[in-house]
Amino acid sequence: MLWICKLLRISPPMFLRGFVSGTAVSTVVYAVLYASINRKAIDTASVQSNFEDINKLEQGQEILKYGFPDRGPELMYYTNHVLAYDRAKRTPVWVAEHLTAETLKGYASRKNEKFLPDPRIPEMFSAQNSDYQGSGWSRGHMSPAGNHKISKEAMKDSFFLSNIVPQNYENNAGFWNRLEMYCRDLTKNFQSVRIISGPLVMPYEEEGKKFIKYQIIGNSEVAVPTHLYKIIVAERKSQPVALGVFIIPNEPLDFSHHLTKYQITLPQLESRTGINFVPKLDLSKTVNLCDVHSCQLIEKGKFELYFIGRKLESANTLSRLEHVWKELEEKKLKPDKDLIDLYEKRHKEILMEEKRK
DNA sequence: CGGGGATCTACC
DNA sequence: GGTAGATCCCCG
Repeated sequence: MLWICKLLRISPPMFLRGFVSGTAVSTVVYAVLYASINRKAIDTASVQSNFEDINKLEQGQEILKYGFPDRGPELMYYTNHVLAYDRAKRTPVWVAEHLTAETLKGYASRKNEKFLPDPRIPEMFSAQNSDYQGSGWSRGHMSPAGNHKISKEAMKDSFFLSNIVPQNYENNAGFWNRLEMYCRDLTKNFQSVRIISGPLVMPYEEEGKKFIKYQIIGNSEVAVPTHLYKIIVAERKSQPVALGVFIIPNEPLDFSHHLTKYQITLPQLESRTGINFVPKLDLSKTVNLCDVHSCQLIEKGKFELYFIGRKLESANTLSRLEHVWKELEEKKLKPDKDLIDLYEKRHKEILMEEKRK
């Protein structure tokens, strides 16, 4: 490998970086590397073609005398997720994570975290909190905070803006939130759930012509996606791998919309994004996730009961507690025993605290 | 669970 | 006098 590096006038780490960059140059480099390792095994024809490649390489080095155009690292690794970053859009390209019943356990809380610019991304390519503030768009996790309760480090990493895209408020708190809950719920039925999520800009048609248009927000001009995608790869013993791919509009979606409505094939998404998301997965050996699992998001009543419970837990005053409790009447929801117990428990706790004062 | 904003304080 | 961080409040 060293002689190749010498030829390229680069250091070995640089070589490896170029090697994974997926450019035409690296393909040529790979051919040369392959030849160097298997020198004795190759025939005359391939040797000649490799000499041609070397000539191209040398010419390429002269063309690129002042260095390879650098799009930054292909992959960025964090405590509990991996992503590819788009320096032009100031958002991730994709964010990958691996959920199991075990990794979803823990008590790290989002309430202790703040959104922060990712220190690993040069400032000129990074989003800032100020870009989002007052933009009309919320900061939407691609790998959600709720998947990072396992440790404070994992939770903190998920709040870097490298994991965030501008997302419609209602979508983020509603449909997308329910989709994330569904993904976590899958770990009850599958040993392993792998997810890749990211932003997408879909074309629209006008006067018979197709266009792609997206808003940019803040001084950093962060790209607002028209859609978000989610790829779900779920495994369980002795069964084919289950695959589900979805493209969700970045807009309010109420409970009348079903998840299956947004399902597409993996090649459709790969064609649009230019990314082979799971190149080692044999699609012919997979089954449709929605054929082997419900693909039903949590229903309205259960969903509202769930976050009323969360609000009861975080209520600090009796008036706040009563106010949250009244939501049940307004929304004609019937609390189960656990919720009633929670209410009474919080009621006692708040009374005790007020007595102390 | 998913996200906000207002206010106060410390500080330069 | 303006800003950063903490605290408490709020919403779907």
